Amino acid sequence: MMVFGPPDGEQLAHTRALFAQAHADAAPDPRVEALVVELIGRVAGKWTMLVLEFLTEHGTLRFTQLARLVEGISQKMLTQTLRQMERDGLLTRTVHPVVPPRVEYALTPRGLTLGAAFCGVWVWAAENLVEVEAARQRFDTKGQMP
Amino acid sequence: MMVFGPPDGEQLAHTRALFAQAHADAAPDPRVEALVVELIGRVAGKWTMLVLEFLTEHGTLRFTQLARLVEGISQKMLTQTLRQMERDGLLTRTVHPVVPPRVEYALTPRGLTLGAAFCGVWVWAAENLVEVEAARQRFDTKGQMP
DNA sequence: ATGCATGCTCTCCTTTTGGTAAGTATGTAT
DNA sequence: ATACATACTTACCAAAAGGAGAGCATGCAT
Repeated sequence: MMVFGPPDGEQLAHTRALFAQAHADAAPDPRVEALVVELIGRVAGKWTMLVLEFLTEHGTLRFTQLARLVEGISQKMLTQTLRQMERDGLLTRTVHPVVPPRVEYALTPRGLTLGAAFCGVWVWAAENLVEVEAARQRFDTKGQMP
Repeated sequence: MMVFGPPDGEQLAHTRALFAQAHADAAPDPRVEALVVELIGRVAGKWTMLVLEFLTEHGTLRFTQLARLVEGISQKMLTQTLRQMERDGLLTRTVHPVVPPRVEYALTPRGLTLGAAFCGVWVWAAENLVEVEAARQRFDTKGQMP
């Protein structure tokens, strides 16, 4: 699926206008900038995004279920990730006072919309994966023979 | 501006459907997942996003111009950020063989669309900034008095 | 000869990040 | 009495990120 062709002026201008508009609307506030950077940084940690993904798919999950799904994550990182997301109001943490303890996590509406907001990036990556990899190869090989 | 109300089932289902659809379309490939994580991680480094921003706004910029605009960045980080973006085909680097050297950077169409893809996150942050900060305060203050 | 401007690169050092492994609390099962 | 399960927390350590500052190549101006 070709989303954009050659550096066509019209397409470019359109994309630029979209971007500039969003910035004009939303970005004069440095606090927004800070939140975006911090938030993206968090989501980028690879764990947050995976948690977001699994909770979106499954609805509600327990600590150990998440630990199994997000394979490779340590308990420490899972706890940390979940706490941060809870603090930001992205998910709810429900402790059932039983033994052994049972804690359930579920996204809030705000968590769901954040997941949706990252869809654009997902789609971009899927659409551009091949081209990016090709670009990297070109970049890495050229310059090796003088 | 209220974008979503209480945990209304319909809204939730809709958002979830959007997210799940995008994932069904784009995410079965682990390479996509890896690229998304890596890419978001990069953009999150706060420098990449700023460079993306300024180049979107200004079109073409020289090294020193970028260094001035992206205040706080070190030469090392600016160079590194620009090289990575060039490698990924997000921007072009044009060296003019004059003295003193003159190097110009401009986004490729792919760089522009990536910027556009991050708009969703940007908008989300602007819309949810107040609520997220409130949620953090609530989280931080509760639990301090037993 | 000296200095300056640009766009880097390289080294050193500090901060941050993240993993491993162990410990904790609690009640139930054996 | 002992072991176990769950959901953490804490201490320690290694790796990675990132900032400061110096060095470098080049040619023109003084």
